[in-house]
Amino acid sequence: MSNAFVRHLSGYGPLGNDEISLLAGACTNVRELPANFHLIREGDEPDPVFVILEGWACGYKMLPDGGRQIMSFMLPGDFCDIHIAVLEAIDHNIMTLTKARVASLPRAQMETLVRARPALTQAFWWSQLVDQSILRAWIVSMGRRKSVERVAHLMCELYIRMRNIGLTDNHECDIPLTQLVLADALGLTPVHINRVLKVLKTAKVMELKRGSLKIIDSAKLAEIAGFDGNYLHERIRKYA
Amino acid sequence: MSNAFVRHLSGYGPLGNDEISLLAGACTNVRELPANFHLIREGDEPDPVFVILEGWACGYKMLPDGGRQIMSFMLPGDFCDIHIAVLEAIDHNIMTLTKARVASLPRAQMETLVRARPALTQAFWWSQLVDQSILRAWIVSMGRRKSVERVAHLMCELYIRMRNIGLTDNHECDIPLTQLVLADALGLTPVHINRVLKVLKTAKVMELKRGSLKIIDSAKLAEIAGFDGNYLHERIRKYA
DNA sequence: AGTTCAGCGCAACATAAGTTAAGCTCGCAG
DNA sequence: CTGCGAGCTTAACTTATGTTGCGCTGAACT
Repeated sequence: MSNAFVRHLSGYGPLGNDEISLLAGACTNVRELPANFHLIREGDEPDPVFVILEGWACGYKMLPDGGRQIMSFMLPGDFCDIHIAVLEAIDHNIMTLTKARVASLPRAQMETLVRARPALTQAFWWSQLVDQSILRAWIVSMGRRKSVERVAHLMCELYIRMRNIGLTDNHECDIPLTQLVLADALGLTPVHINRVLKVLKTAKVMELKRGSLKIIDSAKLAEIAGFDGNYLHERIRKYA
Repeated sequence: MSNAFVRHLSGYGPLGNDEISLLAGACTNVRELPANFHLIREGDEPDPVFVILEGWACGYKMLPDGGRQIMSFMLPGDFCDIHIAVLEAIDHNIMTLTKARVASLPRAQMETLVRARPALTQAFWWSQLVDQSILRAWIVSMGRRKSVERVAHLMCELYIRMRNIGLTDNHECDIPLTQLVLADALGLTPVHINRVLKVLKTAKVMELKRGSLKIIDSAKLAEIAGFDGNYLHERIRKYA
Protein backbone atom coordinates (compact mmCIF):
# COMPACT_ATOMS: atom_id res chain seq x y z
CA MET A 1 0.00 0.00 0.00
CA SER A 2 2.10 2.88 -1.27
CA ASN A 3 1.20 6.48 -1.96
CA ALA A 4 3.16 9.50 -3.23
CA PHE A 5 4.08 10.48 0.32
CA VAL A 6 5.73 7.14 0.97
CA ARG A 7 7.46 7.10 -2.39
CA HIS A 8 8.81 10.57 -1.80
CA LEU A 9 10.23 9.82 1.63
CA SER A 10 11.61 6.45 0.58
CA GLY A 11 13.96 8.31 -1.72
CA TYR A 12 15.78 9.73 1.28
CA GLY A 13 16.54 6.54 3.12
CA PRO A 14 15.38 2.96 3.43
CA LEU A 15 12.07 2.57 5.22
CA GLY A 16 10.87 -0.67 6.73
CA ASN A 17 7.44 -2.13 6.12
CA ASP A 18 6.17 -1.04 9.50
CA GLU A 19 7.32 2.55 8.86
CA ILE A 20 5.64 2.51 5.49
CA SER A 21 2.35 1.40 6.95
CA LEU A 22 2.64 3.98 9.72
CA LEU A 23 3.01 6.68 7.08
CA ALA A 24 0.21 5.37 4.93
CA GLY A 25 -1.94 5.04 8.04
CA ALA A 26 -1.30 8.65 8.96
CA CYS A 27 -2.90 9.81 5.73
CA THR A 28 -6.46 9.26 6.79
CA ASN A 29 -7.74 12.79 6.91
CA VAL A 30 -7.71 13.39 3.16
CA ARG A 31 -9.57 16.09 1.24
CA GLU A 32 -10.26 16.54 -2.47
CA LEU A 33 -9.63 20.17 -3.33
CA PRO A 34 -10.27 22.17 -6.49
CA ALA A 35 -7.58 24.15 -8.28
CA ASN A 36 -6.70 27.56 -6.84
CA PHE A 37 -7.75 26.61 -3.34
CA HIS A 38 -5.82 28.19 -0.47
CA LEU A 39 -4.38 25.72 2.00
CA ILE A 40 -2.64 28.38 4.01
CA ARG A 41 -2.93 32.15 4.02
CA GLU A 42 -0.48 34.73 5.24
CA GLY A 43 -1.13 35.49 8.89
CA ASP A 44 -2.80 32.15 9.62
CA GLU A 45 -1.87 30.36 12.78
CA PRO A 46 -0.11 27.18 11.82
CA ASP A 47 -1.58 23.92 12.87
CA PRO A 48 -1.78 20.75 10.89
CA VAL A 49 0.94 19.75 8.46
CA PHE A 50 -0.36 19.24 4.93
CA VAL A 51 0.93 16.61 2.55
CA ILE A 52 0.06 16.63 -1.14
CA LEU A 53 -1.04 13.18 -2.30
CA GLU A 54 -2.13 14.12 -5.81
CA GLY A 55 -1.91 17.31 -7.83
CA TRP A 56 0.30 20.38 -7.52
CA ALA A 57 0.44 23.36 -5.20
CA CYS A 58 2.66 26.40 -4.83
CA GLY A 59 3.85 28.82 -2.17
CA TYR A 60 3.80 32.49 -3.02
CA LYS A 61 3.89 36.04 -1.70
CA MET A 62 2.15 39.15 -2.98
CA LEU A 63 3.85 42.51 -3.29
CA PRO A 64 2.35 45.90 -2.50
CA ASP A 65 2.08 46.65 -6.23
CA GLY A 66 0.00 43.53 -6.84
CA GLY A 67 2.88 41.49 -8.23
CA ARG A 68 3.09 37.85 -7.27
CA GLN A 69 6.20 35.79 -6.65
CA ILE A 70 5.95 32.03 -6.44
CA MET A 71 8.68 30.63 -4.20
CA SER A 72 8.08 26.92 -4.36
CA PHE A 73 6.21 24.20 -6.14
CA MET A 74 4.80 21.29 -4.19
CA LEU A 75 4.41 17.99 -6.01
CA PRO A 76 2.72 14.78 -4.91
CA GLY A 77 4.42 13.50 -1.77
CA ASP A 78 5.69 16.91 -0.69
CA PHE A 79 5.08 18.50 2.67
CA CYS A 80 3.64 21.99 2.64
CA ASP A 81 6.19 23.44 5.03
CA ILE A 82 6.79 20.64 7.38
CA HIS A 83 7.98 22.57 10.38
CA ILE A 84 5.97 25.66 10.04
CA ALA A 85 4.07 24.76 13.15
CA VAL A 86 6.83 26.12 15.31
CA LEU A 87 6.26 29.67 14.17
CA GLU A 88 3.46 31.90 15.33
CA ALA A 89 2.20 33.28 12.05
CA ILE A 90 2.69 32.16 8.51
CA ASP A 91 4.41 34.64 6.27
CA HIS A 92 3.26 33.36 2.89
CA ASN A 93 0.40 31.71 1.04
CA ILE A 94 0.02 28.16 -0.19
CA MET A 95 -2.47 27.39 -2.93
CA THR A 96 -3.32 24.42 -5.12
CA LEU A 97 -2.55 24.78 -8.81
CA THR A 98 -4.64 21.81 -9.92
CA LYS A 99 -7.32 19.65 -8.42
CA ALA A 100 -5.57 17.95 -5.54
CA ARG A 101 -5.84 15.34 -2.84
CA VAL A 102 -4.33 16.64 0.38
CA ALA A 103 -3.82 14.87 3.69
CA SER A 104 -3.59 16.84 6.90
CA LEU A 105 -1.59 15.39 9.74
CA PRO A 106 -2.26 17.00 13.11
CA ARG A 107 0.86 18.25 14.78
CA ALA A 108 0.46 15.76 17.62
CA GLN A 109 0.42 12.86 15.21
CA MET A 110 3.59 14.07 13.53
CA GLU A 111 5.31 14.09 16.90
CA THR A 112 4.13 10.59 17.67
CA LEU A 113 5.50 9.35 14.36
CA VAL A 114 8.82 11.01 14.96
CA ARG A 115 9.16 9.65 18.46
CA ALA A 116 8.22 6.12 17.45
CA ARG A 117 10.54 5.80 14.45
CA PRO A 118 14.01 7.31 14.19
CA ALA A 119 14.11 6.42 10.48
CA LEU A 120 11.17 8.74 9.96
CA THR A 121 12.78 11.59 11.87
CA GLN A 122 15.76 11.22 9.59
CA ALA A 123 13.59 11.20 6.48
CA PHE A 124 11.65 14.28 7.62
CA TRP A 125 14.90 16.16 8.28
CA TRP A 126 16.27 15.20 4.95
CA SER A 127 13.15 16.34 3.20
CA GLN A 128 13.27 19.68 5.00
CA LEU A 129 16.92 20.22 4.09
CA VAL A 130 16.26 19.39 0.47
CA ASP A 131 13.49 21.99 0.44
CA GLN A 132 15.98 24.53 1.72
CA SER A 133 18.46 23.49 -0.92
CA ILE A 134 15.85 24.04 -3.58
CA LEU A 135 15.22 27.55 -2.28
CA ARG A 136 18.94 28.27 -2.60
CA ALA A 137 19.00 26.91 -6.13
CA TRP A 138 16.12 29.21 -7.04
CA ILE A 139 18.04 32.19 -5.72
CA VAL A 140 20.95 31.26 -7.94
CA SER A 141 18.66 30.97 -10.94
CA MET A 142 16.93 34.26 -10.34
CA GLY A 143 20.15 36.08 -9.68
CA ARG A 144 22.48 34.81 -12.31
CA ARG A 145 20.72 32.90 -15.04
CA LYS A 146 19.22 34.39 -18.21
CA SER A 147 15.63 33.66 -19.05
CA VAL A 148 16.29 30.66 -21.29
CA GLU A 149 18.66 29.11 -18.78
CA ARG A 150 16.22 29.79 -15.99
CA VAL A 151 13.34 28.04 -17.71
CA ALA A 152 15.57 25.13 -18.67
CA HIS A 153 16.81 24.80 -15.10
CA LEU A 154 13.34 24.73 -13.63
CA MET A 155 12.25 22.11 -16.14
CA CYS A 156 15.23 19.92 -15.21
CA GLU A 157 14.36 20.24 -11.53
CA LEU A 158 10.69 19.47 -12.01
CA TYR A 159 11.38 16.57 -14.32
CA ILE A 160 13.73 14.96 -11.80
CA ARG A 161 11.33 15.52 -8.95
CA MET A 162 8.55 13.95 -10.97
CA ARG A 163 10.75 11.04 -11.89
CA ASN A 164 11.59 10.48 -8.25
CA ILE A 165 7.96 9.79 -7.49
CA GLY A 166 7.44 7.67 -10.57
CA LEU A 167 5.42 10.16 -12.56
CA THR A 168 7.50 10.40 -15.73
CA ASP A 169 7.24 8.34 -18.86
CA ASN A 170 10.21 8.24 -21.18
CA HIS A 171 11.25 11.91 -21.14
CA GLU A 172 7.71 13.15 -20.81
CA CYS A 173 5.71 14.22 -17.80
CA ASP A 174 2.83 16.42 -16.71
CA ILE A 175 3.85 19.90 -15.68
CA PRO A 176 0.51 21.58 -15.11
CA LEU A 177 1.80 25.15 -15.13
CA THR A 178 0.42 27.92 -17.28
CA GLN A 179 2.81 30.41 -18.80
CA LEU A 180 1.50 32.96 -16.33
CA VAL A 181 2.36 30.73 -13.38
CA LEU A 182 5.81 30.06 -14.81
CA ALA A 183 6.33 33.78 -15.18
CA ASP A 184 5.40 34.38 -11.55
CA ALA A 185 7.78 31.65 -10.44
CA LEU A 186 10.75 32.73 -12.53
CA GLY A 187 10.53 36.48 -12.13
CA LEU A 188 9.72 37.05 -15.80
CA THR A 189 6.67 38.21 -17.74
CA PRO A 190 4.22 35.84 -19.41
CA VAL A 191 5.12 37.32 -22.79
CA HIS A 192 8.76 36.57 -22.26
CA ILE A 193 8.07 33.04 -21.07
CA ASN A 194 6.26 32.55 -24.33
CA ARG A 195 9.30 33.76 -26.29
CA VAL A 196 11.60 31.47 -24.33
CA LEU A 197 9.44 28.40 -24.82
CA LYS A 198 9.41 29.11 -28.52
CA VAL A 199 13.20 29.28 -28.58
CA LEU A 200 13.52 25.97 -26.74
CA LYS A 201 11.01 24.36 -29.05
CA THR A 202 12.53 25.56 -32.33
CA ALA A 203 15.96 24.53 -31.01
CA LYS A 204 14.51 21.04 -30.55
CA VAL A 205 15.39 20.93 -26.88
CA MET A 206 12.01 20.62 -25.19
CA GLU A 207 8.34 21.37 -25.63
CA LEU A 208 5.80 22.43 -23.05
CA LYS A 209 2.28 22.16 -24.35
CA ARG A 210 -1.00 22.05 -22.54
CA GLY A 211 0.50 21.07 -19.23
CA SER A 212 2.76 18.42 -20.62
CA LEU A 213 6.55 18.52 -20.87
CA LYS A 214 8.40 16.63 -23.57
CA ILE A 215 12.19 16.64 -23.31
CA ILE A 216 13.63 16.17 -26.77
CA ASP A 217 17.35 16.57 -26.10
CA SER A 218 18.06 16.09 -22.41
CA ALA A 219 21.82 16.62 -22.66
CA LYS A 220 21.32 19.95 -24.37
CA LEU A 221 18.66 20.94 -21.89
CA ALA A 222 20.95 20.23 -18.95
CA GLU A 223 23.78 22.08 -20.63
CA ILE A 224 21.71 25.18 -21.30
CA ALA A 225 20.46 25.10 -17.71
CA GLY A 226 23.88 24.50 -16.18
CA PHE A 227 22.01 21.83 -14.25
CA ASP A 228 23.72 19.87 -11.51
CA GLY A 229 21.19 17.77 -9.63
CA ASN A 230 23.31 17.42 -6.51
CA TYR A 231 21.24 19.97 -4.70
CA LEU A 232 18.33 17.55 -4.69
CA HIS A 233 20.43 15.26 -2.46
CA GLU A 234 19.05 11.98 -3.59
CA ARG A 235 20.64 9.30 -1.53
CA ILE A 236 19.05 6.25 -2.97
CA ARG A 237 17.69 6.86 -6.42
CA LYS A 238 19.98 6.97 -9.39
CA TYR A 239 19.83 9.60 -12.13
CA ALA A 240 19.40 8.25 -15.62
CA MET B 1 28.69 36.42 30.24
CA SER B 2 26.88 37.01 26.94
CA ASN B 3 28.07 36.68 23.37
CA ALA B 4 26.49 37.27 19.98
CA PHE B 5 25.31 33.65 19.85
CA VAL B 6 23.39 33.99 23.08
CA ARG B 7 21.97 37.39 22.12
CA HIS B 8 20.81 36.02 18.78
CA LEU B 9 19.03 33.00 20.23
CA SER B 10 17.52 34.97 23.08
CA GLY B 11 15.52 36.85 20.51
CA TYR B 12 13.55 33.74 19.70
CA GLY B 13 12.42 32.81 23.17
CA PRO B 14 13.27 33.39 26.82
CA LEU B 15 16.37 31.55 27.95
CA GLY B 16 17.18 30.83 31.59
CA ASN B 17 20.55 31.55 33.15
CA ASP B 18 21.58 27.93 33.04
CA GLU B 19 20.77 27.71 29.33
CA ILE B 20 22.73 30.86 28.67
CA SER B 21 25.78 29.48 30.41
CA LEU B 22 25.43 26.17 28.57
CA LEU B 23 25.49 28.05 25.28
CA ALA B 24 28.38 30.26 26.28
CA GLY B 25 30.21 27.20 27.56
CA ALA B 26 29.75 25.44 24.23
CA CYS B 27 31.71 28.14 22.45
CA THR B 28 35.14 27.02 23.58
CA ASN B 29 36.64 25.88 20.31
CA VAL B 30 36.99 29.34 18.81
CA ARG B 31 39.21 30.38 15.91
CA GLU B 32 40.25 33.79 14.62
CA LEU B 33 39.97 33.75 10.85
CA PRO B 34 41.02 36.24 8.19
CA ALA B 35 38.67 37.66 5.61
CA ASN B 36 37.89 35.47 2.57
CA PHE B 37 38.55 32.26 4.44
CA HIS B 38 36.50 29.22 3.45
CA LEU B 39 34.66 27.55 6.31
CA ILE B 40 32.93 25.07 4.07
CA ARG B 41 33.47 24.09 0.47
CA GLU B 42 31.10 22.43 -1.96
CA GLY B 43 31.50 18.66 -1.74
CA ASP B 44 32.84 18.69 1.82
CA GLU B 45 31.48 16.19 4.23
CA PRO B 46 29.61 18.04 6.92
CA ASP B 47 30.75 17.75 10.47
CA PRO B 48 30.89 20.44 13.06
CA VAL B 49 28.35 23.23 13.19
CA PHE B 50 29.92 26.67 12.93
CA VAL B 51 28.68 29.72 14.75
CA ILE B 52 29.88 33.22 13.90
CA LEU B 53 30.83 35.12 17.05
CA GLU B 54 32.30 38.20 15.37
CA GLY B 55 32.49 39.34 11.78
CA TRP B 56 30.49 38.44 8.71
CA ALA B 57 30.35 35.45 6.37
CA CYS B 58 28.33 34.49 3.33
CA GLY B 59 27.09 31.39 1.54
CA TYR B 60 27.47 31.28 -2.21
CA LYS B 61 27.50 29.12 -5.32
CA MET B 62 29.57 29.45 -8.46
CA LEU B 63 28.16 29.01 -11.95
CA PRO B 64 29.82 27.29 -14.89
CA ASP B 65 30.49 30.67 -16.51
CA GLY B 66 32.38 31.92 -13.46
CA GLY B 67 29.51 33.99 -12.09
CA ARG B 68 28.94 33.98 -8.36
CA GLN B 69 25.66 34.13 -6.52
CA ILE B 70 25.62 34.85 -2.81
CA MET B 71 22.61 33.24 -1.18
CA SER B 72 22.94 34.29 2.44
CA PHE B 73 24.77 36.56 4.80
CA MET B 74 25.78 35.31 8.22
CA LEU B 75 26.09 37.87 11.00
CA PRO B 76 27.44 37.50 14.52
CA GLY B 77 25.39 34.91 16.38
CA ASP B 78 24.27 33.11 13.23
CA PHE B 79 24.69 29.44 12.56
CA CYS B 80 26.36 28.47 9.32
CA ASP B 81 23.71 26.01 8.28
CA ILE B 82 22.69 24.47 11.50
CA HIS B 83 21.37 21.18 10.25
CA ILE B 84 23.62 20.57 7.39
CA ALA B 85 25.15 17.68 9.21
CA VAL B 86 22.30 15.44 8.17
CA LEU B 87 23.24 15.60 4.52
CA GLU B 88 26.06 13.73 2.92
CA ALA B 89 27.72 16.42 0.88
CA ILE B 90 27.49 20.17 1.06
CA ASP B 91 26.17 21.82 -2.05
CA HIS B 92 27.53 25.32 -1.56
CA ASN B 93 30.42 27.31 -0.15
CA ILE B 94 30.66 29.38 3.02
CA MET B 95 33.33 32.04 3.32
CA THR B 96 34.15 34.84 5.73
CA LEU B 97 33.75 38.36 4.39
CA THR B 98 35.71 40.04 7.17
CA LYS B 99 38.07 38.95 9.88
CA ALA B 100 35.96 36.72 12.06
CA ARG B 101 35.80 34.75 15.27
CA VAL B 102 34.10 31.44 14.67
CA ALA B 103 33.17 28.73 17.15
CA SER B 104 32.79 25.14 16.01
CA LEU B 105 30.44 22.93 17.94
CA PRO B 106 30.89 19.22 17.27
CA ARG B 107 27.71 17.55 16.21
CA ALA B 108 27.67 15.39 19.33
CA GLN B 109 27.76 18.46 21.55
CA MET B 110 24.86 19.99 19.68
CA GLU B 111 22.84 16.87 20.35
CA THR B 112 23.69 16.93 24.02
CA LEU B 113 22.55 20.54 24.28
CA VAL B 114 19.32 19.78 22.52
CA ARG B 115 18.57 16.79 24.66
CA ALA B 116 19.35 18.58 27.89
CA ARG B 117 17.29 21.71 27.24
CA PRO B 118 13.97 21.81 25.41
CA ALA B 119 14.14 25.62 25.36
CA LEU B 120 17.29 25.34 23.25
CA THR B 121 15.71 22.87 20.84
CA GLN B 122 12.94 25.36 20.36
CA ALA B 123 15.36 28.23 19.81
CA PHE B 124 17.40 26.21 17.27
CA TRP B 125 14.25 25.31 15.36
CA TRP B 126 13.13 28.86 15.32
CA SER B 127 16.47 30.04 14.05
CA GLN B 128 16.42 27.48 11.27
CA LEU B 129 12.93 28.46 10.19
CA VAL B 130 13.85 32.12 10.14
CA ASP B 131 16.77 31.30 7.87
CA GLN B 132 14.38 29.59 5.52
CA SER B 133 12.07 32.58 5.65
CA ILE B 134 14.95 34.82 4.69
CA LEU B 135 15.70 32.63 1.69
CA ARG B 136 12.10 33.01 0.59
CA ALA B 137 12.27 36.77 1.02
CA TRP B 138 15.38 36.87 -1.16
CA ILE B 139 13.56 34.98 -3.90
CA VAL B 140 10.81 37.56 -3.80
CA SER B 141 13.34 40.37 -4.05
CA MET B 142 15.24 38.83 -6.91
CA GLY B 143 12.12 37.97 -8.81
CA ARG B 144 9.93 40.98 -8.45
CA ARG B 145 11.80 44.00 -7.13
CA LYS B 146 13.67 46.58 -9.19
CA SER B 147 17.27 47.29 -8.37
CA VAL B 148 16.62 50.27 -6.07
CA GLU B 149 13.93 48.40 -4.18
CA ARG B 150 16.14 45.36 -3.93
CA VAL B 151 19.04 47.26 -2.40
CA ALA B 152 16.69 49.08 -0.04
CA HIS B 153 15.11 45.81 1.05
CA LEU B 154 18.43 44.16 1.79
CA MET B 155 19.55 47.15 3.81
CA CYS B 156 16.36 47.02 5.87
CA GLU B 157 16.89 43.35 6.54
CA LEU B 158 20.51 43.72 7.51
CA TYR B 159 19.85 46.74 9.68
CA ILE B 160 17.16 44.89 11.63
CA ARG B 161 19.33 41.81 12.01
CA MET B 162 22.17 43.96 13.29
CA ARG B 163 19.86 45.74 15.67
CA ASN B 164 18.65 42.43 17.02
CA ILE B 165 22.13 41.62 18.22
CA GLY B 166 22.77 45.08 19.56
CA LEU B 167 25.13 46.23 16.86
CA THR B 168 23.38 49.38 15.66
CA ASP B 169 23.77 52.89 16.91
CA ASN B 170 21.02 55.37 16.15
CA HIS B 171 20.25 54.48 12.55
CA GLU B 172 23.82 53.61 11.75
CA CYS B 173 25.61 50.30 11.63
CA ASP B 174 28.53 48.48 10.05
CA ILE B 175 27.67 46.67 6.82
CA PRO B 176 31.07 45.46 5.65
CA LEU B 177 30.04 44.68 2.09
CA THR B 178 31.82 45.96 -0.99
CA GLN B 179 29.78 46.97 -4.00
CA LEU B 180 31.03 43.85 -5.73
CA VAL B 181 29.74 41.62 -2.93
CA LEU B 182 26.43 43.44 -2.94
CA ALA B 183 26.18 42.88 -6.67
CA ASP B 184 26.82 39.16 -6.27
CA ALA B 185 24.16 38.95 -3.59
CA LEU B 186 21.48 40.90 -5.42
CA GLY B 187 21.93 39.55 -8.92
CA LEU B 188 23.11 42.89 -10.29
CA THR B 189 26.40 44.24 -11.62
CA PRO B 190 28.82 46.31 -9.51
CA VAL B 191 28.34 49.24 -11.85
CA HIS B 192 24.62 49.16 -11.34
CA ILE B 193 24.93 48.85 -7.58
CA ASN B 194 26.98 52.00 -7.71
CA ARG B 195 24.24 53.79 -9.63
CA VAL B 196 21.60 52.64 -7.17
CA LEU B 197 23.58 53.73 -4.13
CA LYS B 198 23.98 57.14 -5.69
CA VAL B 199 20.24 57.43 -6.24
CA LEU B 200 19.52 56.50 -2.63
CA LYS B 201 22.10 58.95 -1.39
CA THR B 202 20.98 61.93 -3.48
CA ALA B 203 17.38 61.15 -2.50
CA LYS B 204 18.53 61.50 1.13
CA VAL B 205 17.31 58.04 2.04
CA MET B 206 20.50 56.25 3.07
CA GLU B 207 24.24 56.23 2.59
CA LEU B 208 26.59 53.29 2.42
CA LYS B 209 30.19 54.38 2.70
CA ARG B 210 33.28 52.42 3.55
CA GLY B 211 31.43 49.57 5.15
CA SER B 212 29.11 51.74 7.16
CA LEU B 213 25.38 52.22 6.65
CA LYS B 214 23.62 55.43 7.65
CA ILE B 215 19.84 55.45 7.35
CA ILE B 216 18.70 59.01 6.82
CA ASP B 217 14.98 58.52 6.26
CA SER B 218 13.91 55.13 7.55
CA ALA B 219 10.25 55.52 6.64
CA LYS B 220 11.11 56.30 3.06
CA LEU B 221 13.61 53.45 2.93
CA ALA B 222 11.03 50.95 4.14
CA GLU B 223 8.50 52.32 1.68
CA ILE B 224 10.84 52.04 -1.28
CA ALA B 225 11.73 48.51 -0.21
CA GLY B 226 8.15 47.45 0.44
CA PHE B 227 9.63 46.11 3.64
CA ASP B 228 7.57 44.08 6.07
CA GLY B 229 9.74 42.62 8.77
CA ASN B 230 7.32 39.85 9.68
CA TYR B 231 9.40 37.31 7.86
CA LEU B 232 12.12 37.70 10.46
CA HIS B 233 9.66 36.28 13.01
CA GLU B 234 10.92 38.11 16.02
CA ARG B 235 8.94 36.89 18.96
CA ILE B 236 10.45 38.95 21.69
CA ARG B 237 12.15 42.04 20.41
CA LYS B 238 10.13 45.03 19.30
CA TYR B 239 10.78 46.98 16.12
CA ALA B 240 11.41 50.67 16.59
C1' DA C 1 -23.99 24.30 -32.71
C1' DG C 2 -22.90 28.75 -30.71
C1' DT C 3 -20.82 31.43 -26.93
C1' DT C 4 -17.49 32.43 -23.80
C1' DC C 5 -13.26 32.84 -21.49
C1' DA C 6 -8.70 31.49 -19.99
C1' DG C 7 -4.63 30.85 -21.94
C1' DC C 8 -1.47 31.15 -26.01
C1' DG C 9 1.12 33.57 -29.88
C1' DC C 10 3.16 37.41 -31.71
C1' DA C 11 4.65 42.16 -33.13
C1' DA C 12 6.24 47.05 -32.16
C1' DC C 13 8.01 49.80 -29.05
C1' DA C 14 10.04 51.20 -24.26
C1' DT C 15 13.32 50.77 -20.59
C1' DA C 16 16.09 48.77 -16.85
C1' DA C 17 20.17 46.81 -16.36
C1' DG C 18 24.55 44.98 -18.52
C1' DT C 19 29.11 46.00 -20.79
C1' DT C 20 33.24 48.24 -21.55
C1' DA C 21 36.46 51.34 -20.44
C1' DA C 22 38.75 54.95 -18.13
C1' DG C 23 40.12 57.86 -14.30
C1' DC C 24 39.93 58.49 -9.27
C1' DT C 25 40.68 57.73 -4.01
C1' DC C 26 42.67 56.29 -0.16
C1' DG C 27 44.53 52.98 3.05
C1' DC C 28 48.60 50.48 3.52
C1' DA C 29 53.10 48.02 2.63
C1' DG C 30 57.67 48.98 1.70
C1' DC D 1 56.58 59.49 2.43
C1' DT D 2 55.63 57.23 -1.75
C1' DG D 3 53.82 53.89 -4.89
C1' DC D 4 50.37 50.39 -5.46
C1' DG D 5 46.13 48.09 -5.73
C1' DA D 6 41.39 47.24 -4.27
C1' DG D 7 37.46 49.37 -4.61
C1' DC D 8 34.68 53.40 -6.15
C1' DT D 9 32.73 56.69 -9.74
C1' DT D 10 31.16 57.91 -14.06
C1' DA D 11 30.13 57.98 -19.11
C1' DA D 12 28.67 55.99 -23.63
C1' DC D 13 26.81 52.41 -25.70
C1' DT D 14 24.36 47.63 -25.99
C1' DT D 15 20.95 44.28 -24.95
C1' DA D 16 17.69 41.47 -22.42
C1' DT D 17 13.47 41.83 -20.78
C1' DG D 18 9.18 44.50 -19.99
C1' DT D 19 4.87 46.80 -21.92
C1' DT D 20 0.96 47.30 -24.66
C1' DG D 21 -2.17 45.58 -27.52
C1' DC D 22 -4.64 42.55 -30.43
C1' DG D 23 -6.03 38.35 -32.60
C1' DC D 24 -6.22 33.18 -32.18
C1' DT D 25 -7.42 28.57 -30.15
C1' DG D 26 -9.82 25.17 -27.84
C1' DA D 27 -12.12 23.34 -23.84
C1' DA D 28 -16.33 23.94 -21.20
C1' DC D 29 -21.13 25.37 -20.84
C1' DT D 30 -25.55 26.24 -22.58
